[in-house]
Amino acid sequence: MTPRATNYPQWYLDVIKRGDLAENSPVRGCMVIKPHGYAIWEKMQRELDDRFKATGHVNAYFPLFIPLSFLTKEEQHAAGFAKECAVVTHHRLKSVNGEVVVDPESKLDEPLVIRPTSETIIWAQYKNWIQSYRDLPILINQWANVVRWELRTRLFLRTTEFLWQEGHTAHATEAEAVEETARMLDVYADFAENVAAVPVIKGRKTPGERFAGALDTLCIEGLMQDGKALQMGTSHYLGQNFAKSSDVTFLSKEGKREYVYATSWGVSTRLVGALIMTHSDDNGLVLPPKLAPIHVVVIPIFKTDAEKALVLEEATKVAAELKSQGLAVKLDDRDGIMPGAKYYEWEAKGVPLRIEVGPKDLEKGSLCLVRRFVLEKEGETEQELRKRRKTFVPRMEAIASIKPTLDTMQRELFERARVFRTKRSRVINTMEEFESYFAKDGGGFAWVHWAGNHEQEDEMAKRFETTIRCIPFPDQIPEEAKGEGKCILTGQPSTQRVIMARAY
RNA sequence: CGGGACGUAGCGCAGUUUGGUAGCGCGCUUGGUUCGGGACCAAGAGGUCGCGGGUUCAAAUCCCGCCGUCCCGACCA
Repeated sequence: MTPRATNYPQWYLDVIKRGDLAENSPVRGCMVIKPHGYAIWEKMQRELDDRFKATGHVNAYFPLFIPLSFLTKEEQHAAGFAKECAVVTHHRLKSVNGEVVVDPESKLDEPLVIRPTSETIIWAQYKNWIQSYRDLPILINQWANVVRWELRTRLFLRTTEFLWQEGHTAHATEAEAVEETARMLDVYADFAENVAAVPVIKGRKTPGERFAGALDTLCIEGLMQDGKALQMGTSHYLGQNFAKSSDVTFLSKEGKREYVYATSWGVSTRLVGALIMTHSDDNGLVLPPKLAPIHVVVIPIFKTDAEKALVLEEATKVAAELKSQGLAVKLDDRDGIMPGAKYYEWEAKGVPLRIEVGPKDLEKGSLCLVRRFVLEKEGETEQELRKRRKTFVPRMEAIASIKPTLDTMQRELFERARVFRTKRSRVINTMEEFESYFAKDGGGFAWVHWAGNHEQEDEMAKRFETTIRCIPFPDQIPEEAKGEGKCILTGQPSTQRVIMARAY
């Protein structure tokens, strides 16, 4: 596996390959999510879905195809996606000289756009569902695939087709919709930090980075190990834009006809990429226990047939006892594979804990516990680190320690990522410092004062490949970055700092 | 769509300059010996050399055309 320090993008691809998460498909830009990768997504879905339900949402499903005319209704929205839409124009194939071709006779009267997001088709239905304030709010989420015809793709981070969830809500008042937008951002932040163990900054996008058709876009931003930012979730306050373009009105308590207020919010399989780039190391995938499809792998070790029988019996018992604690356990009893090979394989797949059961453990009534990672110490060698991951523990104690150990690992991953982010964040006041931060020091989150406009944002992007990731919420700003100042580019007075970074 | 590279076994590649009957590593199958950090030995299976045409006694190799993929520039969850 390519080390991170040698070639970060290649390392990322190696982690995915060795972790058996996904691979490229015959269709350019699309990916096949393999069982282990999909299992991680399923864990994410479960965690998120529970949170959506807990905040009063229900799931529904809207179609993949959107009539072309729907997309032209909301002008800004349409313009935002126009350049990346796949369009279905025919509905039949035929065989010509043994070759299958599109039947030109089957041309559709109206082309169908494959959803890049579902606002338009959902609001066309909401129009029929909403007449009175009594019909509000509508709090619907859908789990779906969407297609955005990207030119440059990367597994999980940006693929032509991706899986996501999109929430679409309708409210009687602006205040309620604004509140919903913030609530769902909090749900995402809670998931990111407490489940995925990825620390995030909550903030607001600048008008230039805003979702097409939104009045306000909120986001959570994470910092990856290469110093690049990753947008991990967005929540949009759509105002009455979609209600107006789809003509969705309701009669208020006072008998007044009013346009509905809307929100939409989403996270995607990109989160798997965030997970990889936040926690993984040069041995492969590292997973927070809460998202690990397998918590513990049990590996039997033996020489003779007699030993094999005894060791397997014990290994099976250990696995069963852990399963009864509600843990996901894999007993790797494959023949003909060296134990060492199994270690590498399960480490590359990110399994948090390994239990080795051998003849010596039977003798001593112990188990060998190996953690996928331990927090690094200053100046430690690879050998020392590996040794520290491994402990021999009396059997009963070992079984009882698994759950607490997983909890510890979950906390440590978050803490490690937070320390990394702090180290790679800097409060910056001058262009000189800004330039050297990104040119020499690898970059990260740059906290800078900003009072520029859209064009000036582009100028920064051209010069440094950096963008404003977000305008952080006041409670997200560290002490040293608080206060007023002057815009780093224009020198104009500025009331607060923004986060600039290179981004995925 | 412009600039660059490549297409040979499931994967990674050599062979192409100088035409001569298809090769290596990994993986896979079988048997044996192994097994506390990536095993070894032996025997096997596996190919329209991207596609089409041409030159030639003979083409993976030379010529022409096409197709496809990857990397770099204009988009973005």
